[in-house]
Amino acid sequence: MSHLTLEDIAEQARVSRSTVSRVVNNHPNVSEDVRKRVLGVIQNTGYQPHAAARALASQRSWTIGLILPHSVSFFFTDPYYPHLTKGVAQGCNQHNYTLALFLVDTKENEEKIFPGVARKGFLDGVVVQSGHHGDQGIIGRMIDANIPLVVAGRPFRSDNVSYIDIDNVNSAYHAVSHLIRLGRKRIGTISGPGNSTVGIDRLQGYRKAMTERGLGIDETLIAEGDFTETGGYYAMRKLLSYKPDAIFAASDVMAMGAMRAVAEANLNIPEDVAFVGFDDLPIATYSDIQLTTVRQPVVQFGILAVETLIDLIENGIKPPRHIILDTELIIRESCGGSHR
Amino acid sequence: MSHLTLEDIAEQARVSRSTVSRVVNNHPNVSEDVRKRVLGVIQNTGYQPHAAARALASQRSWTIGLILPHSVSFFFTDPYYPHLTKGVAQGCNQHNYTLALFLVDTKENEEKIFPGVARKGFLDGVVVQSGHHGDQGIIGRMIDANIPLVVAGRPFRSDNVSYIDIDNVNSAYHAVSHLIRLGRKRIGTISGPGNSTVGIDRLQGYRKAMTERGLGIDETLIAEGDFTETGGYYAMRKLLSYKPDAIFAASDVMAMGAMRAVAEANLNIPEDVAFVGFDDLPIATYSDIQLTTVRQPVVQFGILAVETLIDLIENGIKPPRHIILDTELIIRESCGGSHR
DNA sequence: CCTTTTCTTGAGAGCGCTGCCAAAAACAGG
DNA sequence: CCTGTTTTTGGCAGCGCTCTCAAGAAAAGG
Repeated sequence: MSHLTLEDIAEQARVSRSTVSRVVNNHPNVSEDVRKRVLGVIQNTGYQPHAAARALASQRSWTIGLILPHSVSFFFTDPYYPHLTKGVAQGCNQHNYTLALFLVDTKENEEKIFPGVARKGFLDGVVVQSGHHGDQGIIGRMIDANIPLVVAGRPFRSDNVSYIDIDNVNSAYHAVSHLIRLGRKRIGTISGPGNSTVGIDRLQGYRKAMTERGLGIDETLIAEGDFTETGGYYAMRKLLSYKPDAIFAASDVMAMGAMRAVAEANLNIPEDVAFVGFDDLPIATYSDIQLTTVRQPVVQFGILAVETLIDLIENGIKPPRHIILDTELIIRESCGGSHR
Repeated sequence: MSHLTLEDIAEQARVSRSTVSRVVNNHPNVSEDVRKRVLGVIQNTGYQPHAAARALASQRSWTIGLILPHSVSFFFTDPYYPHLTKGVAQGCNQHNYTLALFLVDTKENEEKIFPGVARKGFLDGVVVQSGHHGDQGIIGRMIDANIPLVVAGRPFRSDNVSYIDIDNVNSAYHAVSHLIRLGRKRIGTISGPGNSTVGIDRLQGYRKAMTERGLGIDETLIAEGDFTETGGYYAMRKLLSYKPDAIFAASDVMAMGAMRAVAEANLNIPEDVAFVGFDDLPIATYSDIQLTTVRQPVVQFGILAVETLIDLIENGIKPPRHIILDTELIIRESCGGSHR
């Protein structure tokens, strides 16, 4: 029972090891009789091919790595990452790959993790979440090591790398435009960190909308958050003294924090301050006032990242691919108007 | 550059393959001279041992699987699981194991995933999140397949399995007792699903406190939730008609939903309805009223699960281990009193 | 200085599977 | 019935590493 090998199956089915291998791997050119006989033996012995042996012989491990760098150690705080992970896991399942997860918890471990990821014969390819300046290092080393790679989120140096992203600038632009159309004048924003592409891009979208639509930029209405609830809360406290009548937050979680600060100041949402968030994760509907927000297809995003990667692994796509997914503005209560 | 093998290193260092292997694996009985020379060559060739080859030869893969069954991913919205995952990942990192994550997204895939997990030579051991009736199947098969296993959360049939858990009954008991001491009379509860051990145990703790402290059980004050925010919301809507003056919710997320329902009914927290939750995940502090809740050490939990598993793998511990971690009641605003 | 013990090194047999190549069998065509 | 073609099958050489065994070198003891 313990430790069946190809050889054992071959013997029981009265064929050679090669033939069993063919059956297991669904190769053509095996007669129906033999195939059935072998399958039968496999069935009632409960034979499982040895993963390591197979990987060694075929030079394919059928496992994909997902790397979440230190900069996203908010893994637990921002539901974005669990959702992404879910998508990647789903993509792997669908295509019979296994997912190896690398959560880098401290800065030091970021160095330590690379050899583990890069070691030959272990991963067929890697999805790395990026968008932060500090992540360039690991991405660069990945490329140098010639490991098939797809980056989730536009990386800082995006040449020569396949990535998948949404159009953050335009999404933010539309969100802010919506607030403008609703007649808000003093629209502030809680941006993401300045060293992240999402942070930069969404802020740029905000600026673009404010400028193009003639409201102009008031720098006191811009506060930087860190994608945490607490960060949103304190950013809002700062903003409050400049009397904004609307806020575009670069993530739902920060919007939550900001709304908490507003409630604490005894102001009403959306009458006194209107809100638009970003992500449309379940948390957007957890507060008393349902959050209007930009929906991005996070799970889909993860699935697509995997599928792109698999394509890259199996067909060795040459020119780096850049995939941009669409977003959608979901109108709820917090913006105070359904006019589109 | 591409595809260095032990043999190559051996040649360059003018020793045998065996010696290089010894150096790589830190075996004793290698002279300092040779060790340094070999290390030098490895250093400046950037040699990485081939993971699959090593796994095949040593029958150890140095990877651990984390399985989150369907019953779990259904409410993947609960931040509990990301936290657990983080803990497990951290534990793996610390001990130089790799984490393979299996998120079972649909009921059908639960069947499909087993062969992938059980295939020989792939995983050294497995942590499976459990506590639901439906998970018995996969756990049973794991045991039958003789795969080293640690269950996170007491499984239904707990004999013969190592698991790690908290004392749910007592934790709930203390939480409810706190509300009673604060003078609440009509204390209701939003429980977890009746087919989960956590759901059952926390409800039992509630019943115990209510009975022992002389308030008795009013079945109309018990509503079953599903560990989602929406579930908590609807459970509370039901409960509201029976005028509870306090609620013990079996998770923070459900408490969030319930508090939203209370706000919608224009009642005040904690004056009209006091709240105690369970988990103390960051979300407990996201609402306007900070949530009093039972803190369980989720990340620690994950780390310990891995460490127990590794012990099992490396030393083959015979009698199943049962580890119970402590919890702590964190007093905030929502219970309306700091008296302990 | 020779024998015994201990330390260091190399040789070689696998680990279980894949995939090429050639042999055998089955099938066609004349 | 023989030759040529195609399909099915088996043989076998690896994939890169570990680990046991034994040989050789160094250290210790008499």
